[in-house]
Amino acid sequence: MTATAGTSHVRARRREQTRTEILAAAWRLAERDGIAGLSLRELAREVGMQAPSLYTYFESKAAIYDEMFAAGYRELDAMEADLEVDPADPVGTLAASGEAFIDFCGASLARFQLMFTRAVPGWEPSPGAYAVSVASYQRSVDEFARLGIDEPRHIDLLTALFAGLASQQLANDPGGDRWRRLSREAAEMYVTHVTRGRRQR
Amino acid sequence: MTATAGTSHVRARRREQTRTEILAAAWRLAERDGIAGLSLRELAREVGMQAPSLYTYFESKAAIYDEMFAAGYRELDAMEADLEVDPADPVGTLAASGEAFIDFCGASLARFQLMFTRAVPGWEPSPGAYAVSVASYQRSVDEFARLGIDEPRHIDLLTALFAGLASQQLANDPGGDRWRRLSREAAEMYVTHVTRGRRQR
DNA sequence: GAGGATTCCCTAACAGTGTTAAGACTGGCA
DNA sequence: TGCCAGTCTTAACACTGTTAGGGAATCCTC
Repeated sequence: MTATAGTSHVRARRREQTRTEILAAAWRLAERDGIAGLSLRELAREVGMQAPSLYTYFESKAAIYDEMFAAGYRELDAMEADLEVDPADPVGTLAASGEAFIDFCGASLARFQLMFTRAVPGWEPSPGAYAVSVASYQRSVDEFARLGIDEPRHIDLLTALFAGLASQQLANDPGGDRWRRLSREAAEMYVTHVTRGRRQR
Repeated sequence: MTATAGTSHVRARRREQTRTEILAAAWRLAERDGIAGLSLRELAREVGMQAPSLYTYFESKAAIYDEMFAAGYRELDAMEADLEVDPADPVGTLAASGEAFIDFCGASLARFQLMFTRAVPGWEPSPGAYAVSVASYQRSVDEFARLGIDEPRHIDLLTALFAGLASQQLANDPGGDRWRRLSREAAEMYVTHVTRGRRQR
């Protein structure tokens, strides 16, 4: 029981498969009804079972949200890993990052709500899921450092700027680009500010 | 029935009084449990009645949220009316506005959630309540114009900046000032940007 | 003051929610 | 082959917003 490397590979595989199937259905429903509108009975129906059966795969509804939350940050991380960072062109790099971030948010309202807004009453990420988001944040900080942005208050200012653009875009012009198109201008403004009074090498 | 100016002033007064009492209790509970955690049965208990009785005063739970939403924007408007706008000192004016806005948000998490985040699943402000928020926004735009900020995209950039600071502050450092203290710096950055290349009179 | 209408508030109930308990069935393993 | 862990079920609990219907108090009109 404690010694074997894992109980029954066949069983474990099947189990994992069902878990991912449930999560896929959860994303689909969350996209349709909003992240907080997710219903376990409907989710169960979607995968052909009764609501209590979901509890063999997830400890609770919160655990499902946890898994989705962590997956969201893994996707964000993967997206950012594809971005090119050019230390010689901080404005262009930040502008592209901003647009990519806003696109990422706009691609899935449910994911945005789960990751960045407190749209699920009574739920907050577990320590494990939260750690994934912290790691993703740390990765961003490291990339900002490559652009010469390393002062904590400058990083906070940048996250506020991008968070503001994204949240305004999602809340007030979903699907449009009223704030997205300000990314470049915002990047210029920001870079001019943080490099102010700094001697070029 | 149709002709009289209003059925019984006494009745109307009492009714209005009970309504405000219910709303006060609603704010209290929303502050404690989060805006989405508001329960009608608990709200009714708080004012000494049964849940269905609330429906004599409000058409639905959504109507209660509507009333609270509009009240929030009226308070925001009143707060902004007290701010001094100095066209000669746009940085100082904007920095003070930003701090005041963040303080306003921080003073009531429930109010912040209701006004600026989609924290209540399935609810959105009615046209009437929404109109109050638009009027408040318009007032801000008018005051920005007095500072020489009139280009729509500059206004959008400013709202994003302040919204970002406030949301980061509330989400990641509630009760602290990690982002609040960046208000002045953000204002300088912003004003420098929008007045860039502009001849002083 | 009496009659009538309106307002207020109640209980009972409905359909929905997440979750737990208890039991039946079954497929993989010794 | 026998067993048992794993899977899935139904029934139920406490909660949610909301509606229906009825009783009682209150105010307005005559």
